[in-house]
Amino acid sequence: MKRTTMKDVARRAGVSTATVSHVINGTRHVEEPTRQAVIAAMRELGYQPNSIARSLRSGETKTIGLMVPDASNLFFADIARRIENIGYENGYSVILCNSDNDLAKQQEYVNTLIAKQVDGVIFISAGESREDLERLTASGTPVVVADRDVPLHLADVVLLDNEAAGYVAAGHLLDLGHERIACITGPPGVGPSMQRVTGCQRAMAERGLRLDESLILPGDFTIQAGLRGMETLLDRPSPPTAVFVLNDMMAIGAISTARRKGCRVPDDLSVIGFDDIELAPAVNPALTTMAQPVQEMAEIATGRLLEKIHSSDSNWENEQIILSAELVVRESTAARKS
Amino acid sequence: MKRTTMKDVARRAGVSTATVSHVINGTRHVEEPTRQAVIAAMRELGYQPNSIARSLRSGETKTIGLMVPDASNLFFADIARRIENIGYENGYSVILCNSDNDLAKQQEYVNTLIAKQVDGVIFISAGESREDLERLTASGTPVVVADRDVPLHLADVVLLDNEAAGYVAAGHLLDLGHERIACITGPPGVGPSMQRVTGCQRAMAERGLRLDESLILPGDFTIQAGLRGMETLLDRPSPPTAVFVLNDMMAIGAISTARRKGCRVPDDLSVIGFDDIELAPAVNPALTTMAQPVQEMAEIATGRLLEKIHSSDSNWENEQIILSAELVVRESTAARKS
DNA sequence: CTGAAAGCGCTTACAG
DNA sequence: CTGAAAGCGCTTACAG
Repeated sequence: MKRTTMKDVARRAGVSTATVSHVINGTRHVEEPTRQAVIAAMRELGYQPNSIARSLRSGETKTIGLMVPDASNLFFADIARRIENIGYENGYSVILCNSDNDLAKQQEYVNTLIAKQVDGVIFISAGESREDLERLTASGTPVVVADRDVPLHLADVVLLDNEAAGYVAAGHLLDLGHERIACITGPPGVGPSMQRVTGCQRAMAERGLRLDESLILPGDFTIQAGLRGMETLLDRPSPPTAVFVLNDMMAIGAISTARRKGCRVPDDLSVIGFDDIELAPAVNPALTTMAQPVQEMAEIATGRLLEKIHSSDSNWENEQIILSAELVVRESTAARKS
Repeated sequence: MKRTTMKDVARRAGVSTATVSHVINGTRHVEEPTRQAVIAAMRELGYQPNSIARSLRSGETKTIGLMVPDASNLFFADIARRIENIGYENGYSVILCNSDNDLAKQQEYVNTLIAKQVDGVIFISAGESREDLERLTASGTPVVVADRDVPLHLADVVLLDNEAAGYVAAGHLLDLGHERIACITGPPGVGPSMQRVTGCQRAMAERGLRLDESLILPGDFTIQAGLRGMETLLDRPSPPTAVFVLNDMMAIGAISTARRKGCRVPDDLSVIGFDDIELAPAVNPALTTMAQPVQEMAEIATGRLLEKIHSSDSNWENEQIILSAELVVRESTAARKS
């Protein structure tokens, strides 16, 4: 079952492979009868072009790489889906690279992406390593960094203003009269997580309050971390009256253990999440959260990447694009009981 | 910034490209000093092999395609993540093809996968079309079909015994004393959805009950469908006392509108879901559901696929592997109030 | 133990 | 308007 090649088609149609190639790609005029003959030959032989060969010759693979830290995190799953969609509309396939928050895996994937000659990559970094991004850009691959900044001016960057978002989230809690506020954070060292906490601290400072260090619990953006974080918090001698959980999955986990321990949300404890995943409005209580503009982020990241891929070259100005999150008030936050 | 090629390395090390190739792949013995020279040259030049060229020559791309009907469905997102993982461990990248339940998109993706010469594909079909699977296998690509059967004996198939699972789910509801049971289903025509309903009908029939046709509401496995389905159900003159929702996302949606309409789950209404997504135990009430063996399904599907890829050839016996779901009782179901 | 050379299936200057 | 031929960067028989 040998695959039929362009040569077979050419022979069948009585033309050269050059002509076949040109009718496929529309790259030069071909007389109508000839064109028809070629098309007929392709159909008869069930010809499917081999894009590996094309890529080797043309230097483009019509494939982009997408590096995400954790594909089971709904936020990343969602962004992946949207990027896949936009890529598809523009004729690009995406290779899904889930680094699993593992720098070694990320590094191997970077090698794979370079070896596979992807036309570009959207890079959401697992850790603080700058090396992977450096290797990628050094190989000449266009990159746009998303969600988590990598402090190198080697690529376009699309980020959320996490500090401002943290400020707004905390402001909401403060407006409700809460003063003893806790945070369940993302993995240590991850920019967005730290910045959200910073924003929270600023909001508190403005009202003469301080974020108690002992109420900053390290998490990792998984449900389990939310479960455990809330467990720890409620075991404290003087638990908080509100908690800012840095993503929705952990928030749902946190609310679940609160309930298990007989602590009612929002009556006894307010919880605000982050991301506004699809399930946020459907859980009980419906989650108050900071909505990320996922679609916008996906569009901008993919759009910039495709532009960069197509921009013949080379004095491309890397830009930093900052998006805003929006407070969505639902049921999981309420005024502090006086 | 021209990429350095094997020729550059060969020149630098004073050997032939054949030798460079053999030290990279370990395909024949090379004297130690020569080997070291080659390795040094590669390092000095920052050489990264071009796997496009390798693929063209060797006929393998070390890439598999994964076709899923809806990447925003948590069940598929989860299975995708696990397949990516197993692929990675075995040296394969995965191209994520989200058909979005759109047969035209699925068809285009099949063409892309053939053109890109993927070594194999795991195929979860969007609709009832057999044509895509036929084209894929006709091109000589190893395929394993998962989750949704495609009635052709062209590929290994890994399925859940959905009929049995539906039977068990309904049995649980019946054991609790429910007799008026509703279903919120998946998209019309999707095998697993229909089979779960059939199982439910069998369980009811065994107890002399009948599944009221008007209580079978068509859904599509999205939260919104769950929201709407429950809305319709509760507006009925005589609503059911229990509902079998064919996936967890819809079940969460359904519970959400029940609550909004003042109907308490499980006191007034029992709800059982399907899948056992990660969030199922964390929502309120914690979801009773049928747990799918996702990891097992991913392992078997990927394992069979890799075997098939490596099996030199050609009298491969396609197998059908049937897995079982397991009832997980949590809080969303309870005995019917007498 | 190693090298020279063919060839994978395309695209694209170069001729005519 | 079309074809002959080079070449993309590898791997792998074939010689020696």
